[in-house]
Amino acid sequence: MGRAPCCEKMGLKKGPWTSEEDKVLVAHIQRFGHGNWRALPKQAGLLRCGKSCRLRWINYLRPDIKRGNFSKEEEDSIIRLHKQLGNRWSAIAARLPGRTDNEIKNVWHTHLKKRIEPTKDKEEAREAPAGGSGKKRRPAAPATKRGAARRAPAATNVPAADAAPVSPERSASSSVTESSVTEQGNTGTSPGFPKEESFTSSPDAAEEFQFDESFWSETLSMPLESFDVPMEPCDAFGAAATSGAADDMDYWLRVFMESGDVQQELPQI
DNA sequence: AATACCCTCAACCGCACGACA
DNA sequence: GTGTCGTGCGGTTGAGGGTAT
Repeated sequence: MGRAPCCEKMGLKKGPWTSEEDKVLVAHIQRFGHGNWRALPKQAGLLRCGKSCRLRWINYLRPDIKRGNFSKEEEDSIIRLHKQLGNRWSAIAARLPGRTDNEIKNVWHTHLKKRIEPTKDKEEAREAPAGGSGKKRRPAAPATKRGAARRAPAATNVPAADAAPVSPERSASSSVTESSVTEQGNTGTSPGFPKEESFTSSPDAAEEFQFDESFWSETLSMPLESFDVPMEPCDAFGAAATSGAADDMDYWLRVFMESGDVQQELPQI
């Protein structure tokens, strides 16, 4: 069932987000929530497709995102969870509050994979020796069958027949958005701008951080009247995040605990 | 100092799923 | 029952910064 592209490409901007766009998006979501990503860019006056807005929000602008380097504990958790869950980054992210699937995926491919598979990597490197000039793409991650290891049907626990890396956990893929979005008050770190390095504190970093803070205060203090879109104000983080999704998480948490796979690995949820 | 190479990460792409008409 | 829509997910790409030569 081929779906039309998520957006009519004409006229829509692609590529890196500007701070202006970030402000607009954040302000809009803070005021009106994101009930409909597809309609959001139009309502907010952004020349982006809804998908792009969603990604930007989830991976970068959400106030509860923890930025900065991964701690040793986090890295260890990722390794353990990856062992259990495979490339199910969203499920892994759900266990690491404040971290996004994209971020975890990046960390895995850039650091952790090498750490746990040094020999394998060497072999691959030998098979495909420097292979070329200039920028080289790293070898692709082992392809998992699309969809096969993906979300389970809601409230079912039927393991798929294929050889997905894990079976019982597959249904745990509460999205990052659902799982962590409730921590609205936790706006300690700031989105949309260079990460502050948690282990370095250069003056430059401090400067960036200052800017971040002002970004948020500025954004959050924007008057509602500056939006002429007649929408119902609502919780910027969506009502679902406060009740239904939390219940889901509890349910799946119980399932995992009972499955015996994920016991010590759940420091918090 | 200049250049080439490497690494990181934000963003894009395409597919699959659930909801709904 | 079927098709479409909206969303979520994992894989992949490429710009840009960092490092080595």
